Amino acid sequence: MGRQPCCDKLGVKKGPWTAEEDKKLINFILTNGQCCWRAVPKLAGLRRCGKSCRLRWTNYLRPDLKRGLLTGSEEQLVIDLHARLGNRWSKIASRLPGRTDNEIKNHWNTHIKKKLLKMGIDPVTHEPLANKESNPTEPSSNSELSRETNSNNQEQFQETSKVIIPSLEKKYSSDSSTENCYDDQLMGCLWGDESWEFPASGHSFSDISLPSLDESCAWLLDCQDFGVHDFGVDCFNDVNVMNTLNT
DNA sequence: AAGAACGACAACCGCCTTCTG
DNA sequence: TCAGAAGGCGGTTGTCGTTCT
Repeated sequence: MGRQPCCDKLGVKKGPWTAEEDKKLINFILTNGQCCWRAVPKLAGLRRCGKSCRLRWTNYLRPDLKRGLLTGSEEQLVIDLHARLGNRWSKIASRLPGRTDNEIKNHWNTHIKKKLLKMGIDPVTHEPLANKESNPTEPSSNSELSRETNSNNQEQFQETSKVIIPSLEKKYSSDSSTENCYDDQLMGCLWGDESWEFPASGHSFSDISLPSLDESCAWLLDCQDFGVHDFGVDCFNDVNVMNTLNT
């Protein structure tokens, strides 16, 4: 025999969450923690499906979420991870502390996709588009100029991408002599430091050889289970969170 | 000023995997 | 071992705010 259904579909409210509902859910989870989502609506006094509660919590109410648009470095990280992982938004999100898969997916569809198309890059394959398709929004009255522009943009994109990924790759490298140094640097990168150099070690990204795409994918796919806890931002039990939420 | 079109994002849907009895 | 529910994930839709005509 299996489990009980997650919710009897009848009498379950749908649509946008109200402030009152949010408050109930926050209070319940901060008091009781994330346990069985099926039981949450009943215990919290909500007429919602457990699944809906989980989504609302993970995508919007979690206290460790960052709000607002993705930063430039976050955006570049998303682009690079997408090039390697494809539409595996949860895996991509696990590498951006405080960001959700839904948020990244939305940002990709509304912002990054268009940006890449403008740069002449296919957002699906991350390969340069054919010249004809490279800039569909603009008539190609000057094909020579547009080709040059696309080429420059692609180079710029590729260069930026190179800057971001090695720091992550080094984190999981087996070379223990440099591991700690890169760990610290990674955290700096992820938390929005402008500098991408390694002052402590004297290394810079240009010193680091890029592994092949296959090698990179291997470690990315092997390390699939990172969450906010792995980035040291697990503030779920922090008393201050309550204060923040109450303001 | 009003309606249409568009953009952004929250939320839902349905499928797949994992887990439980 | 297996049936079926829970949880997780990615794709899609709905809603609301903004801009354009």
